[in-house]
Amino acid sequence: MNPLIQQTIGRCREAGLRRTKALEELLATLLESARPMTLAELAASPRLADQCDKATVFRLLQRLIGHGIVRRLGLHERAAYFTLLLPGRHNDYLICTGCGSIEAITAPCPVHELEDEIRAKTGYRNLYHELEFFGLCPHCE
Amino acid sequence: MNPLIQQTIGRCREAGLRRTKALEELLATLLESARPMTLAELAASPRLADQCDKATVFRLLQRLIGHGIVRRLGLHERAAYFTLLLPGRHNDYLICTGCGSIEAITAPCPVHELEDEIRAKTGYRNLYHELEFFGLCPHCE
DNA sequence: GTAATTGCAAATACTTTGCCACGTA
DNA sequence: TACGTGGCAAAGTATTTGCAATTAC
Repeated sequence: MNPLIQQTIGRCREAGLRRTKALEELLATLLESARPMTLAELAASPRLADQCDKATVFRLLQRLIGHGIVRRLGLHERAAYFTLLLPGRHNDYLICTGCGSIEAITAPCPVHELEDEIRAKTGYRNLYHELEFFGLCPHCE
Repeated sequence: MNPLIQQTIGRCREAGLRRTKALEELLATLLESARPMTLAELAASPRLADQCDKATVFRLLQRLIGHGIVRRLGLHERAAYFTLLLPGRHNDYLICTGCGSIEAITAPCPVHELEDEIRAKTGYRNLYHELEFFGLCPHCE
């Protein structure tokens, strides 16, 4: 078995989680996937379908997030966020993981060179990016 | 009235949208907010509450997104994405706006200096970031 | 006058929880 | 044995659509 899985299971054990079939398969699935996955994708993946319920995967993910082993991507837990695109304006954001406050970062964005590089190397068109910083604000601490 | 609103309404008119009260108030709300907002926040905001239905705001946002005047933040339209956090590993992603494919970017991430700067200036703790590039992949074009 | 837009209500989609059975330590 | 974990089903929350009435052009 992949040593990274062993190692990750070890981290889970240290966190107090029990070593179950569902846990092992979930970790293996996430590890084998080179990219973030949705709950539906995970529950439907070969290793987990017929193996365990979607609710189980959901609760496993919750526990793993709580122990810093998995991360949920994106701004907010549920709702979608919309922002106005103004010509010549670009905003990155700083989000508090405690209270959820969002503020725009005015500092120059250091990503444009990498963006040019990606455009050239991959052939993607209409490239743009999103950059968000997350952390606990002084007020929440 | 804020000239930026006038200008943005102009962009909407050029896109073929009708100048309605709801459109004006939505644009003003987004413009006055320094940060991205959810559908619920928008519909409940002073300018829009009692002014128009949530479905109206939703469809306005759709049209504005279609014309590149508004952007919806995040990876996918609906579901949440989860990823394994491996010690010492950091991944940014390249997402196709056409087919939705997601691939990890291995190039060194140029954001860490800015992250240090933010940590120092704002006092946020446990800082981390997410960086995603979006574009149309060669296959979808 | 005509076609885009809106409100209301219903339908979907995704997430989250309750409760009891089960399995790990 | 005891408590974390799992399955099933129901509830909760956010998004999306149908349709008739309204409004901008």
